[in-house]
Amino acid sequence: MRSRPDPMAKIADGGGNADENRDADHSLRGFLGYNIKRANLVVQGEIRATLEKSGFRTASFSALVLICDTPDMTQTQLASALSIERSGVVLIVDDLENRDLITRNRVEGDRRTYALRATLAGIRMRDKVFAQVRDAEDRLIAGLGEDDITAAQRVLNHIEKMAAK
Amino acid sequence: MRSRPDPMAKIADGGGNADENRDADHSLRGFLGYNIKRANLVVQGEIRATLEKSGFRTASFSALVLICDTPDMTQTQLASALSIERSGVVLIVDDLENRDLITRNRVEGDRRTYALRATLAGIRMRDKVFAQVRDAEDRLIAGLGEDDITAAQRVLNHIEKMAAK
DNA sequence: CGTGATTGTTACTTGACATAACAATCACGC
DNA sequence: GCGTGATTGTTATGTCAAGTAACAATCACG
Repeated sequence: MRSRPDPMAKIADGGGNADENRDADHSLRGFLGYNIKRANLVVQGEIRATLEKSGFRTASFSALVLICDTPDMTQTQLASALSIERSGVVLIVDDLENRDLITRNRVEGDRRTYALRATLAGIRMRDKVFAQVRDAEDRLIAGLGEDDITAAQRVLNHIEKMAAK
Repeated sequence: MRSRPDPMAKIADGGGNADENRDADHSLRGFLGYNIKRANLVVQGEIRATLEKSGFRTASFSALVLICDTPDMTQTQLASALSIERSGVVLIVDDLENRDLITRNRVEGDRRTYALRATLAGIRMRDKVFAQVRDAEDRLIAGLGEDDITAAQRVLNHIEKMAAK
Protein backbone atom coordinates (compact mmCIF):
# COMPACT_ATOMS: atom_id res chain seq x y z
CA MET A 1 0.00 0.00 0.00
CA ARG A 2 2.97 2.25 0.23
CA SER A 3 4.32 1.41 -3.20
CA ARG A 4 1.43 2.93 -5.04
CA PRO A 5 1.52 6.63 -4.34
CA ASP A 6 -1.80 7.86 -3.11
CA PRO A 7 -3.17 10.23 -5.74
CA MET A 8 -4.28 12.44 -2.89
CA ALA A 9 -0.67 12.81 -1.78
CA LYS A 10 0.14 15.19 -4.56
CA ILE A 11 3.66 16.34 -3.99
CA ALA A 12 2.92 20.02 -4.34
CA ASP A 13 6.45 20.74 -3.24
CA GLY A 14 6.76 24.18 -4.76
CA GLY A 15 8.53 26.39 -2.25
CA GLY A 16 7.40 25.26 1.18
CA ASN A 17 9.63 22.24 1.51
CA ALA A 18 9.29 22.20 5.28
CA ASP A 19 6.11 20.17 5.17
CA GLU A 20 6.81 17.11 3.09
CA ASN A 21 10.38 16.95 4.31
CA ARG A 22 9.20 16.64 7.85
CA ASP A 23 9.06 12.87 7.77
CA ALA A 24 10.61 11.98 4.43
CA ASP A 25 14.03 12.06 6.03
CA HIS A 26 13.35 10.26 9.28
CA SER A 27 16.33 7.98 8.72
CA LEU A 28 18.75 10.87 8.33
CA ARG A 29 17.29 12.56 11.39
CA GLY A 30 19.06 9.93 13.44
CA PHE A 31 22.40 11.42 12.42
CA LEU A 32 23.38 14.41 14.46
CA GLY A 33 25.59 15.41 11.54
CA TYR A 34 22.41 15.84 9.54
CA ASN A 35 20.71 17.90 12.21
CA ILE A 36 23.77 20.05 12.73
CA LYS A 37 24.07 20.66 9.01
CA ARG A 38 20.50 21.79 8.64
CA ALA A 39 20.53 23.94 11.77
CA ASN A 40 23.83 25.42 10.69
CA LEU A 41 22.27 26.32 7.35
CA VAL A 42 19.55 28.45 8.89
CA VAL A 43 21.82 30.01 11.51
CA GLN A 44 24.43 31.01 8.96
CA GLY A 45 21.70 32.27 6.67
CA GLU A 46 20.23 34.41 9.42
CA ILE A 47 23.64 35.72 10.43
CA ARG A 48 24.56 36.43 6.84
CA ALA A 49 21.37 38.40 6.37
CA THR A 50 22.14 40.40 9.50
CA LEU A 51 25.75 41.06 8.57
CA GLU A 52 25.21 42.09 4.98
CA LYS A 53 23.11 45.02 6.13
CA SER A 54 26.43 46.43 7.37
CA GLY A 55 28.45 45.15 4.44
CA PHE A 56 30.07 42.17 6.13
CA ARG A 57 30.48 38.59 5.22
CA THR A 58 30.76 36.07 8.02
CA ALA A 59 34.53 35.81 7.74
CA SER A 60 35.15 39.55 7.58
CA PHE A 61 33.09 40.27 10.68
CA SER A 62 34.78 37.45 12.56
CA ALA A 63 38.08 39.01 11.54
CA LEU A 64 37.03 42.40 12.87
CA VAL A 65 36.00 40.90 16.21
CA LEU A 66 39.26 39.00 16.50
CA ILE A 67 41.32 42.10 15.71
CA CYS A 68 39.39 44.14 18.25
CA ASP A 69 39.97 41.50 20.90
CA THR A 70 43.62 40.92 20.07
CA PRO A 71 45.29 44.16 19.04
CA ASP A 72 48.49 44.04 16.97
CA MET A 73 47.47 40.70 15.58
CA THR A 74 49.34 39.35 12.58
CA GLN A 75 47.67 38.31 9.34
CA THR A 76 49.09 34.83 9.72
CA GLN A 77 47.65 34.61 13.22
CA LEU A 78 44.35 35.79 11.83
CA ALA A 79 44.44 33.10 9.17
CA SER A 80 45.05 30.49 11.83
CA ALA A 81 42.23 31.79 14.01
CA LEU A 82 39.82 31.85 11.08
CA SER A 83 41.01 28.45 9.86
CA ILE A 84 41.63 29.76 6.37
CA GLU A 85 44.77 30.36 4.30
CA ARG A 86 46.94 33.46 4.49
CA SER A 87 46.02 34.38 0.94
CA GLY A 88 42.40 34.61 1.97
CA VAL A 89 42.92 37.07 4.80
CA VAL A 90 44.57 39.54 2.44
CA LEU A 91 41.25 40.27 0.76
CA ILE A 92 39.45 40.44 4.09
CA VAL A 93 42.01 42.78 5.64
CA ASP A 94 42.03 44.86 2.46
CA ASP A 95 38.29 45.32 2.79
CA LEU A 96 38.36 46.21 6.48
CA GLU A 97 41.22 48.62 5.88
CA ASN A 98 39.49 50.30 2.94
CA ARG A 99 36.49 50.91 5.17
CA ASP A 100 38.75 52.44 7.83
CA LEU A 101 37.70 49.85 10.38
CA ILE A 102 41.26 48.64 10.97
CA THR A 103 44.80 49.74 10.15
CA ARG A 104 47.89 47.87 9.00
CA ASN A 105 50.81 49.07 11.13
CA ARG A 106 54.47 48.32 10.60
CA VAL A 107 56.14 46.70 13.55
CA GLU A 108 59.70 47.45 14.63
CA GLY A 109 61.95 44.44 14.62
CA ASP A 110 60.14 42.57 11.85
CA ARG A 111 59.45 44.46 8.68
CA ARG A 112 57.61 41.56 7.11
CA THR A 113 54.55 41.56 9.32
CA TYR A 114 51.72 43.99 9.88
CA ALA A 115 50.26 44.69 13.31
CA LEU A 116 46.53 44.81 12.77
CA ARG A 117 44.60 47.18 14.96
CA ALA A 118 40.98 48.30 14.95
CA THR A 119 40.16 51.98 14.60
CA LEU A 120 37.64 53.71 16.82
CA ALA A 121 35.10 53.40 14.03
CA GLY A 122 35.97 49.71 13.84
CA ILE A 123 35.29 49.17 17.51
CA ARG A 124 32.01 51.06 17.29
CA MET A 125 31.03 49.00 14.26
CA ARG A 126 31.93 45.81 16.08
CA ASP A 127 29.76 46.72 19.06
CA LYS A 128 26.81 47.68 16.90
CA VAL A 129 26.85 44.61 14.66
CA PHE A 130 27.74 42.38 17.57
CA ALA A 131 24.47 43.34 19.24
CA GLN A 132 22.55 42.82 16.02
CA VAL A 133 23.91 39.33 15.59
CA ARG A 134 23.14 38.51 19.19
CA ASP A 135 19.57 39.69 18.69
CA ALA A 136 19.23 37.57 15.58
CA GLU A 137 20.45 34.51 17.44
CA ASP A 138 18.23 35.23 20.42
CA ARG A 139 15.28 35.24 18.09
CA LEU A 140 16.30 31.79 16.84
CA ILE A 141 16.58 30.23 20.27
CA ALA A 142 13.59 31.99 21.78
CA GLY A 143 11.45 29.54 23.71
CA LEU A 144 14.25 27.17 24.58
CA GLY A 145 15.34 26.46 28.14
CA GLU A 146 18.60 27.91 29.35
CA ASP A 147 19.84 24.48 30.37
CA ASP A 148 19.07 23.06 26.93
CA ILE A 149 21.25 25.73 25.37
CA THR A 150 24.18 25.18 27.69
CA ALA A 151 23.86 21.45 27.06
CA ALA A 152 23.96 22.10 23.33
CA GLN A 153 27.05 24.28 23.70
CA ARG A 154 28.65 21.48 25.71
CA VAL A 155 27.92 18.97 22.96
CA LEU A 156 29.13 21.25 20.19
CA ASN A 157 32.37 22.09 21.96
CA HIS A 158 32.97 18.45 22.75
CA ILE A 159 32.55 17.51 19.12
CA GLU A 160 34.93 20.25 18.05
CA LYS A 161 37.58 18.98 20.42
CA MET A 162 37.27 15.53 18.82
CA ALA A 163 38.70 16.83 15.54
CA ALA A 164 40.16 13.96 13.52
CA LYS A 165 43.08 12.53 15.39
CA MET B 1 46.10 44.43 32.43
CA ARG B 2 44.43 42.70 29.59
CA SER B 3 45.39 45.32 27.04
CA ARG B 4 49.10 44.70 27.16
CA PRO B 5 49.76 41.27 25.74
CA ASP B 6 52.01 39.24 27.97
CA PRO B 7 55.37 38.82 26.21
CA MET B 8 55.31 35.26 27.46
CA ALA B 9 52.29 34.63 25.30
CA LYS B 10 54.34 34.20 22.18
CA ILE B 11 52.02 33.27 19.45
CA ALA B 12 53.89 30.28 18.09
CA ASP B 13 50.97 29.38 15.92
CA GLY B 14 52.68 26.97 13.55
CA GLY B 15 50.33 24.17 12.69
CA GLY B 16 48.54 23.25 15.89
CA ASN B 17 45.96 26.01 15.85
CA ALA B 18 43.86 24.34 18.52
CA ASP B 19 45.95 25.79 21.31
CA GLU B 20 46.21 29.49 20.73
CA ASN B 21 42.72 29.64 19.26
CA ARG B 22 41.32 28.34 22.46
CA ASP B 23 40.98 31.75 24.01
CA ALA B 24 41.78 34.09 21.15
CA ASP B 25 38.16 33.87 20.03
CA HIS B 26 36.38 34.10 23.36
CA SER B 27 34.10 36.82 22.03
CA LEU B 28 32.93 34.70 19.13
CA ARG B 29 32.41 31.74 21.44
CA GLY B 30 29.39 33.57 22.77
CA PHE B 31 27.66 33.11 19.43
CA LEU B 32 26.09 29.72 19.01
CA GLY B 33 26.34 30.29 15.28
CA TYR B 34 30.09 30.23 15.72
CA ASN B 35 30.06 27.06 17.79
CA ILE B 36 27.69 25.35 15.40
CA LYS B 37 29.84 26.30 12.44
CA ARG B 38 33.00 24.88 13.96
CA ALA B 39 31.35 21.71 15.25
CA ASN B 40 29.69 21.27 11.87
CA LEU B 41 33.07 21.54 10.22
CA VAL B 42 34.54 18.59 12.12
CA VAL B 43 31.37 16.47 11.89
CA GLN B 44 31.08 16.97 8.14
CA GLY B 45 34.79 16.30 7.78
CA GLU B 46 34.52 13.07 9.71
CA ILE B 47 31.45 11.98 7.77
CA ARG B 48 33.07 12.90 4.48
CA ALA B 49 36.10 10.82 5.36
CA THR B 50 33.85 7.89 6.20
CA LEU B 51 31.73 8.19 3.08
CA GLU B 52 34.51 8.60 0.57
CA LYS B 53 35.83 5.17 1.48
CA SER B 54 32.73 3.91 -0.29
CA GLY B 55 32.78 6.52 -3.01
CA PHE B 56 30.07 8.79 -1.68
CA ARG B 57 29.81 12.47 -1.11
CA THR B 58 27.49 13.68 1.61
CA ALA B 59 24.74 14.60 -0.81
CA SER B 60 24.88 11.37 -2.79
CA PHE B 61 24.65 9.18 0.29
CA SER B 62 21.78 11.26 1.64
CA ALA B 63 20.10 10.74 -1.71
CA LEU B 64 20.57 6.98 -1.51
CA VAL B 65 19.06 6.86 1.97
CA LEU B 66 16.10 8.97 0.92
CA ILE B 67 15.45 6.80 -2.13
CA CYS B 68 15.65 3.65 -0.02
CA ASP B 69 13.17 5.08 2.46
CA THR B 70 10.80 6.51 -0.13
CA PRO B 71 10.60 4.23 -3.18
CA ASP B 72 9.39 5.67 -6.48
CA MET B 73 10.58 9.07 -5.44
CA THR B 74 10.85 11.77 -8.10
CA GLN B 75 13.99 13.73 -8.84
CA THR B 76 12.17 16.95 -8.06
CA GLN B 77 11.07 15.54 -4.72
CA LEU B 78 14.64 14.51 -4.09
CA ALA B 79 15.87 18.00 -4.87
CA SER B 80 13.38 19.42 -2.41
CA ALA B 81 14.35 16.94 0.29
CA LEU B 82 18.05 17.69 -0.21
CA SER B 83 17.41 21.42 -0.43
CA ILE B 84 19.32 21.70 -3.70
CA GLU B 85 18.29 22.48 -7.27
CA ARG B 86 16.91 19.96 -9.73
CA SER B 87 19.96 20.36 -11.93
CA GLY B 88 22.11 19.18 -9.08
CA VAL B 89 20.30 15.91 -8.48
CA VAL B 90 20.84 14.87 -12.08
CA LEU B 91 24.55 14.34 -11.45
CA ILE B 92 23.89 12.58 -8.16
CA VAL B 93 21.27 10.26 -9.62
CA ASP B 94 23.53 9.65 -12.63
CA ASP B 95 26.26 8.51 -10.28
CA LEU B 96 24.03 6.26 -8.19
CA GLU B 97 22.54 4.76 -11.32
CA ASN B 98 25.94 4.14 -12.91
CA ARG B 99 26.95 2.25 -9.79
CA ASP B 100 23.76 0.16 -10.00
CA LEU B 101 22.62 1.33 -6.59
CA ILE B 102 19.36 2.75 -7.91
CA THR B 103 17.28 2.63 -11.10
CA ARG B 104 15.36 5.24 -13.04
CA ASN B 105 11.96 3.78 -13.89
CA ARG B 106 9.37 5.27 -16.18
CA VAL B 107 6.01 5.82 -14.59
CA GLU B 108 2.70 5.28 -16.36
CA GLY B 109 0.55 8.35 -16.54
CA ASP B 110 3.42 10.87 -16.53
CA ARG B 111 6.17 10.32 -19.03
CA ARG B 112 8.19 13.28 -17.76
CA THR B 113 9.16 11.90 -14.39
CA TYR B 114 11.33 9.03 -13.24
CA ALA B 115 10.41 6.80 -10.31
CA LEU B 116 13.64 6.31 -8.41
CA ARG B 117 14.09 3.00 -6.69
CA ALA B 118 17.04 1.44 -4.90
CA THR B 119 18.40 -1.87 -6.10
CA LEU B 120 19.21 -4.72 -3.76
CA ALA B 121 22.86 -3.70 -3.91
CA GLY B 122 21.79 -0.17 -3.11
CA ILE B 123 19.95 -1.24 0.01
CA ARG B 124 22.89 -3.36 1.15
CA MET B 125 25.22 -0.45 0.52
CA ARG B 126 22.96 1.86 2.45
CA ASP B 127 22.90 -0.46 5.46
CA LYS B 128 26.65 -0.93 5.44
CA VAL B 129 27.59 2.74 5.11
CA PHE B 130 24.79 3.75 7.43
CA ALA B 131 26.41 1.72 10.20
CA GLN B 132 29.83 3.18 9.42
CA VAL B 133 28.55 6.73 9.68
CA ARG B 134 26.79 5.93 12.92
CA ASP B 135 30.04 4.53 14.32
CA ALA B 136 31.92 7.63 13.25
CA GLU B 137 29.40 9.86 14.98
CA ASP B 138 29.36 7.71 18.08
CA ARG B 139 33.09 8.19 18.32
CA LEU B 140 32.60 11.96 18.22
CA ILE B 141 30.02 12.07 20.98
CA ALA B 142 31.65 9.44 23.17
CA GLY B 143 31.77 10.60 26.77
CA LEU B 144 28.72 12.83 26.56
CA GLY B 145 25.59 12.26 28.58
CA GLU B 146 22.52 10.92 26.81
CA ASP B 147 20.46 13.82 28.12
CA ASP B 148 22.95 16.34 26.78
CA ILE B 149 22.61 14.85 23.33
CA THR B 150 18.84 14.85 23.31
CA ALA B 151 18.94 18.44 24.54
CA ALA B 152 21.27 19.33 21.68
CA GLN B 153 18.96 17.65 19.19
CA ARG B 154 16.08 19.64 20.64
CA VAL B 155 17.98 22.90 20.22
CA LEU B 156 19.09 22.08 16.69
CA ASN B 157 15.62 21.09 15.55
CA HIS B 158 14.13 24.18 17.15
CA ILE B 159 16.58 26.40 15.31
CA GLU B 160 15.80 24.67 12.04
CA LYS B 161 12.10 25.29 12.51
CA MET B 162 12.82 28.98 12.96
CA ALA B 163 13.93 29.31 9.34
CA ALA B 164 13.63 32.91 8.18
CA LYS B 165 10.02 33.88 8.22
C1' DC C 1 -6.43 21.99 -28.87
C1' DG C 2 -3.66 25.54 -27.44
C1' DT C 3 -1.57 28.14 -23.77
C1' DG C 4 0.93 27.71 -19.67
C1' DA C 5 3.20 25.01 -16.12
C1' DT C 6 6.27 21.03 -14.80
C1' DT C 7 10.20 17.58 -15.30
C1' DG C 8 14.60 16.26 -16.42
C1' DT C 9 18.61 17.91 -18.63
C1' DT C 10 22.61 20.67 -20.31
C1' DA C 11 25.59 24.66 -20.55
C1' DC C 12 27.17 28.64 -18.32
C1' DT C 13 28.20 31.43 -14.46
C1' DT C 14 29.49 32.38 -9.84
C1' DG C 15 31.59 32.48 -5.33
C1' DA C 16 34.38 30.89 -1.99
C1' DC C 17 38.13 28.65 -1.29
C1' DA C 18 42.89 26.34 -1.67
C1' DT C 19 47.60 26.07 -4.24
C1' DA C 20 51.59 27.70 -6.15
C1' DA C 21 54.84 30.88 -7.01
C1' DC C 22 57.31 35.35 -5.72
C1' DA C 23 59.86 39.36 -3.48
C1' DA C 24 61.08 41.07 0.84
C1' DT C 25 62.61 40.02 5.13
C1' DC C 26 64.26 37.46 9.09
C1' DA C 27 66.98 33.62 11.70
C1' DC C 28 70.88 31.30 12.41
C1' DG C 29 75.11 28.64 11.65
C1' DC C 30 79.81 29.24 9.96
C1' DG D 1 79.67 39.43 7.83
C1' DC D 2 77.29 36.20 4.84
C1' DG D 3 74.71 32.76 2.81
C1' DT D 4 71.15 29.25 3.11
C1' DG D 5 66.71 28.33 4.56
C1' DA D 6 62.36 29.63 6.63
C1' DT D 7 58.51 33.13 7.21
C1' DT D 8 55.22 36.96 5.82
C1' DG D 9 52.32 39.18 2.84
C1' DT D 10 50.85 39.14 -1.83
C1' DT D 11 49.26 37.88 -6.49
C1' DA D 12 47.77 34.76 -9.98
C1' DT D 13 45.74 30.54 -10.96
C1' DG D 14 43.02 26.43 -10.28
C1' DT D 15 39.23 23.94 -8.43
C1' DC D 16 35.04 22.50 -6.83
C1' DA D 17 30.33 22.91 -5.40
C1' DA D 18 26.11 24.93 -6.22
C1' DG D 19 23.12 28.13 -8.61
C1' DT D 20 20.91 30.20 -13.05
C1' DA D 21 19.21 30.07 -17.49
C1' DA D 22 17.60 28.01 -21.25
C1' DC D 23 15.53 23.91 -23.75
C1' DA D 24 12.66 19.83 -25.41
C1' DA D 25 9.30 16.78 -23.90
C1' DT D 26 5.30 16.26 -21.55
C1' DC D 27 1.25 17.29 -18.80
C1' DA D 28 -2.99 20.16 -17.04
C1' DC D 29 -6.89 22.38 -18.07
C1' DG D 30 -10.06 25.72 -19.76
